[in-house]
Amino acid sequence: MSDLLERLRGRGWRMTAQRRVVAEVLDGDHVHLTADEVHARAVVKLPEISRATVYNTLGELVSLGEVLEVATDKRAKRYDPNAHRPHHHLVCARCGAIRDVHPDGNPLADLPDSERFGFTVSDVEVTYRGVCPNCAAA
Amino acid sequence: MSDLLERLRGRGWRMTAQRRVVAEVLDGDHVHLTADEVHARAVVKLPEISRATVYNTLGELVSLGEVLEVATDKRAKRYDPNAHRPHHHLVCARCGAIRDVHPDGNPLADLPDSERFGFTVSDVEVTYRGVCPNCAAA
DNA sequence: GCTTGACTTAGACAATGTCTATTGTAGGGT
DNA sequence: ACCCTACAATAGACATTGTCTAAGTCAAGC
Ligand SMILES: [Mn+2]
Ligand SMILES: [Mn+2]
Ligand SMILES: [Zn+2]
Ligand SMILES: [Zn+2]
Repeated sequence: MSDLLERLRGRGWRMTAQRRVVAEVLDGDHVHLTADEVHARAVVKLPEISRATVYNTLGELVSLGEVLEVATDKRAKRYDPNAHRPHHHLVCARCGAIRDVHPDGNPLADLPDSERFGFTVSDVEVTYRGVCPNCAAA
Repeated sequence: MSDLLERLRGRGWRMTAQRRVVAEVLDGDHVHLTADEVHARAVVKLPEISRATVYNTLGELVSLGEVLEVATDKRAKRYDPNAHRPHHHLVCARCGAIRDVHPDGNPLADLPDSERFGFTVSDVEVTYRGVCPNCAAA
């Protein structure tokens, strides 16, 4: 996601130290942080960054389609910078570990017209739950 | 779910007015309420019921497998009394309307071993998102 | 009808998310 | 290089969702 900042600048984004730091924290494709986890990591690089700015910036990145909100956690939303390659998630019910997964098939195609109730269906979110090898050993 | 109360009594549950009211609110298979929505409806029938009791009772029903927690809403958990027939959910991105759906195929079988990373996978939650006919018309 | 341990309650507390008034600044214009 | 100004960041209040505790209440067995 090194070119993210360039893309955003091209879209008219004003570039600030705070936005750069949030983008740096989200760098790497296998990260699924809550907003407050993003804030905690951002504060290390830029101590005066506020919670409100982190929430605002994440919301903007979601609107722009650069970051996805996922509901794997039943408490806080998680923010996923891997927005360009469709994938789903595998979550450990004990420790909360999250892995990206790429199942076979297309779940959208598995929903017949008779089960769509007139909705225009555009997206599907799949969350597999289980126990990770670490937690199984313990 | 008219026999739910009988099943619970058989499992040693002490029967109280509060628990009866929560069960009544959850009656009907196409309901997906948040805890505070359950509380709001329960208060109509039993004005002195407390939030804590509603949260406690819902948690117990989930532990007993009589009600499912679903994460279709990215804010509050929703409680689904349709725990006996496996199904998934179709959610309107505009108004939040939720429908039960029964897709073809088994998403668990679509996750190959190579994508399981040593997890013992036991469950899958699928949420389709789109726009309902009402919202599309408006 | 008692007794008793499970249940309920009010409200404090915690975690997550939103909003506003004020202050600061990125970036274009000169 | 310096100014402007619209946009962005900040602190902190507030809202929503969920958890916990201490004290009072009651369902169910005797
Ligand atoms: Mn992901
Ligand atoms: Mn359902
Ligand atoms: Zn684990
Ligand atoms: Zn709708």
